[in-house]
Amino acid sequence: MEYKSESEFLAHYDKNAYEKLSMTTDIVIFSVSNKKSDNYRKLNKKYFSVLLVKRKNYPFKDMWCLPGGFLDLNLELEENARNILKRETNIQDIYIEQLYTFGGLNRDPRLRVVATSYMALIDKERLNQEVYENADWFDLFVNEQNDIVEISLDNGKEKLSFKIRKTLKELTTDRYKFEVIENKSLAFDHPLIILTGLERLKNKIEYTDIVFNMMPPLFTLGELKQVYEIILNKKLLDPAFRRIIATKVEKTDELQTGGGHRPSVLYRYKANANK
Amino acid sequence: MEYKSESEFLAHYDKNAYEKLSMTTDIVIFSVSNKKSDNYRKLNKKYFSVLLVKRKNYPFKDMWCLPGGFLDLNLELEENARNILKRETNIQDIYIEQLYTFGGLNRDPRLRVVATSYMALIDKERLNQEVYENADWFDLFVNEQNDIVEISLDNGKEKLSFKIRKTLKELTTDRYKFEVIENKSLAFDHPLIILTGLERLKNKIEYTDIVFNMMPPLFTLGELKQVYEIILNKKLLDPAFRRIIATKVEKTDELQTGGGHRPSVLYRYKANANK
DNA sequence: CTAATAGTGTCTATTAGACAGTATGTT
DNA sequence: AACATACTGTCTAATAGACACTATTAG
Repeated sequence: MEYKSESEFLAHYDKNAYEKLSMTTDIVIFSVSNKKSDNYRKLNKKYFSVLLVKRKNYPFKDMWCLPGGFLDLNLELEENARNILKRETNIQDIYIEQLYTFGGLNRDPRLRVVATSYMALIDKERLNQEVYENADWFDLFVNEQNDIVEISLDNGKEKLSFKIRKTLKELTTDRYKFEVIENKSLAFDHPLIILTGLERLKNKIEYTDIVFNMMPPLFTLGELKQVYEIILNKKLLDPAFRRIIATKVEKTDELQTGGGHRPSVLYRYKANANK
Repeated sequence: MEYKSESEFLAHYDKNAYEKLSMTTDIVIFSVSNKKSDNYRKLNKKYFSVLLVKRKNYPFKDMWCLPGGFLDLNLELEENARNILKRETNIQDIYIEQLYTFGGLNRDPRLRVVATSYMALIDKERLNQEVYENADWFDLFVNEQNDIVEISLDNGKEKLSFKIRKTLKELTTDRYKFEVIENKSLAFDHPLIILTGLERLKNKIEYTDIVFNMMPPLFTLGELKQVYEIILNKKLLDPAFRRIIATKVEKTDELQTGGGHRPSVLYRYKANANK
């Protein structure tokens, strides 16, 4: 059939001309948790923290997974992600960015589902509401040896873990290929999403200011350094660290005392410093 | 209804429980084109090159767009992208990586469509088959002033162009926000996909080896430098450039002569050099 | 006083930027 | 010879890594 105009074509368009499928959005939220130190002199130890949700229904009933859900066709992808986060965990108004779209044929045992994943960042101490009871924060530990990344999760009651092989590719396709080689803990392909988020964060901390989404309004440089070290998964030297973040923060008049050592100046984030 | 097991649940699952939608895949392919120089001494001038397809049907009938098409539900996303490329342009077996997933509510006038975009790279001189006649290579020029990026396309017969505002975001959402502010030439939101690809390539040239997907098997360092300059959109100095690529290439015994100047050593890509 | 962190100075190694100089084939 | 590019040497500036030193407080 020949149409004379775009509007005529649209009026006759059969919206079921092509096969349809379901889409979901899964969100990996990272934060930092404090563990009170037993020694009054020592800094509180900080841990990487990720929010998981316990599945109430099949498939993967009673397993932990990332907050996620089907795409509401009236919403933009990012809006949808924010909606799901609010609905499943009670968290809202936070930093969020798109990670990657996973479309493996059998990622969902029910039907073909394509999932667009998002990464969210938050300082969980700043949350003014409690997270719903089906959700829980897990401390996250990364152990990388050669090409195997082992990630362990611990919420104080349960321990989860999985292993992923991370292969560097030279010329073909994306830079790394991720392959889950062990996972009895997490539903779907969510281990991949967590690792994708960790890598993204590790890269972006170097050339953006997104870390400050994980910091309280006022913080010491010691605390900020701890967060850098968690994300980069390595120790930093003080002078180098201070040079790097010098343009991104500004001093306040306030000091943090009470630590059994020299008090620390409290800093705040200074936007737009880097040209 | 209560299920006793995952398999029982799956046997009864209603695959239409959630609203469904269509997905498409759009591919932006970059290459480099040579323009024979009029002066026998001078190097051939190189241009950034992108492959567009002329739409035969509504919507956007007779406009140029990126090769793209609906998702075949039996294919992985990347496979689907490769299939479409082959079908629409006759190009196959090339580097491809996922860019970003666009899900704006009105990006397609027909119906809600979510598009996962891919970037592909090729040395088009190496193609052994002709591109289909509805497809054509356009030279691409980028003109960036303050926060406005103007991109012009030229296939020798038609000139297209569009402008995008690129806003740096500090703490909220992704690093840059792209906003099309002028486009009479390209269908759908394809200007956004092209710019996303250009930015990705510009970033990745620094920490990966993907440029070599755009190079012939043997090349001179002068040619490689030209390609770097096109992608980075700035002039490079020779010693600095040679230091940067030193570990990625290796000399061959062959020379390129005939240029009215000192012959140039031909190099080839050396994989796995960077640790 | 002591343990622990806060914060600075400085030396060195590495990398990036700039420029000048030498080399060589084609017309 | 002269033009245009190929290629190298070297100086300088900027940045990153390392280490040592001083400062300060709760107990």
